[in-house]
Amino acid sequence: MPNVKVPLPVIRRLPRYYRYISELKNNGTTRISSSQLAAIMGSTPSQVRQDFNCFGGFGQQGVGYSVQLLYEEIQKLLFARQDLRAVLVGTGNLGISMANFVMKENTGVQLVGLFDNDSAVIGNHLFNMKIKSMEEFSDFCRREHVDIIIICTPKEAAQEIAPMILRTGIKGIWNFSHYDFANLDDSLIVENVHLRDNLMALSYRITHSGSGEQ
Amino acid sequence: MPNVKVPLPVIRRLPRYYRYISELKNNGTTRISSSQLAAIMGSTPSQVRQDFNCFGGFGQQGVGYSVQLLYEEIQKLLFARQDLRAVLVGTGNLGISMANFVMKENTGVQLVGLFDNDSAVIGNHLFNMKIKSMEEFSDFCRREHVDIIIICTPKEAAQEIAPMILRTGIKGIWNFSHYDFANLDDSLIVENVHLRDNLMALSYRITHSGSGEQ
DNA sequence: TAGATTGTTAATCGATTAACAATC
DNA sequence: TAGATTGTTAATCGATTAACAATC
Repeated sequence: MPNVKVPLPVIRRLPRYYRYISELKNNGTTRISSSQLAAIMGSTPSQVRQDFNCFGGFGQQGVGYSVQLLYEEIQKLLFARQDLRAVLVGTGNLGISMANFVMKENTGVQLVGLFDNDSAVIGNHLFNMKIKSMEEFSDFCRREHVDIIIICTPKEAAQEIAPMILRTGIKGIWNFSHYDFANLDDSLIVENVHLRDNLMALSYRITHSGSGEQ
Repeated sequence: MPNVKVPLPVIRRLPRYYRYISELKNNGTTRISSSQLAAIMGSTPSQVRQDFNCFGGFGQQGVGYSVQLLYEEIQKLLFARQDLRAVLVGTGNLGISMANFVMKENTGVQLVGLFDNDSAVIGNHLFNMKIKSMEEFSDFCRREHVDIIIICTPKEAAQEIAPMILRTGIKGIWNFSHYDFANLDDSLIVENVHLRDNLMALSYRITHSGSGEQ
């Protein structure tokens, strides 16, 4: 198993490196130093070098980093599999928006199924997919080799879905609900996006400004 | 200025405490210990006590915490101002979804204006608000005492908006774009939600599982 | 060779966890 | 009083930053 001990903060920075390095490549920049990259990233040269050295180090002493090589290596890391398959549960306002997002953005994730528990929308078509009922969920995910589930339901629905997930081959959860999947299973990888919490933290920081930093 | 040095991780946990404590209150639970709360939060009793002591400590030695008191105190912290005013820029798919989100969720933030730079949608009505052009932006924000701007535009549009923000009284940015507002002004508080980066980090962790923890 | 810049080890910093005296 | 549990100080842990030898 490669890179067994890459710290989570480094993983979270990888997509940002990728974005900026893609821009540099499109600019025609061919070479960049850790200091220059740090200035773009808003970090330090040390952090840039430490981060890249988690993957073996892509640079050349005395010279810097080749933009092309950096681009290729980070792309290899982030798009190791081009064919990750995802289903989305909860086709409300947020769900439709996230489905649209995943289809449009180049993230290496392919949306292959939509589910809902509301009989009023089951059977409707969205993005050329028929919205399925939760009764078909487990079978579908096994049959279609689904890797990721995107949860866009209220907390209660998420809680009902949780045990079903364990009966599929699903490996990761992109969770927009307030249900806490953390304790479900150690092998499951959960990425939470808690929009409400996020906005409330912003509110707190505004009303109590002087405390904390970004 | 109160609580001048509350660490950012503590601030980010406050909304979660608030959620769980609200549930406990609705359950009829009147008293809870740091160990019990830690079990719910997925943290440690030490962390719970350290966190609350950033705000003076809400407990009673030998007894624990009063759920009612905790609820009131954290509510006071998070909803210090019930009347934070926000505008949203970029009424595409994501923008409409986030506008809807802010209107429906009880976050203490009120949506008072919608903006776009696309003449095809300017003038349209959404949630009983007329979508305004960016020409009206600065004046509107000053006149209406806007505190928060929600950025749901592509990177290029966000870049154009950035200098305009400085000419208003806006204090915080809820940023869904890939433009980096961090270096704009030290007094501005920025909360980034980078959905694409987030999903890519999840992909990375799935394909390289064995590395990192939630 | 001299200058530049990496890779890597060491130092610092901050957050989390543990320990324990205070006290209900 | 004895038991429980906090508030708070100390220890640990991990991430960031600094330093410097290696090397292009």
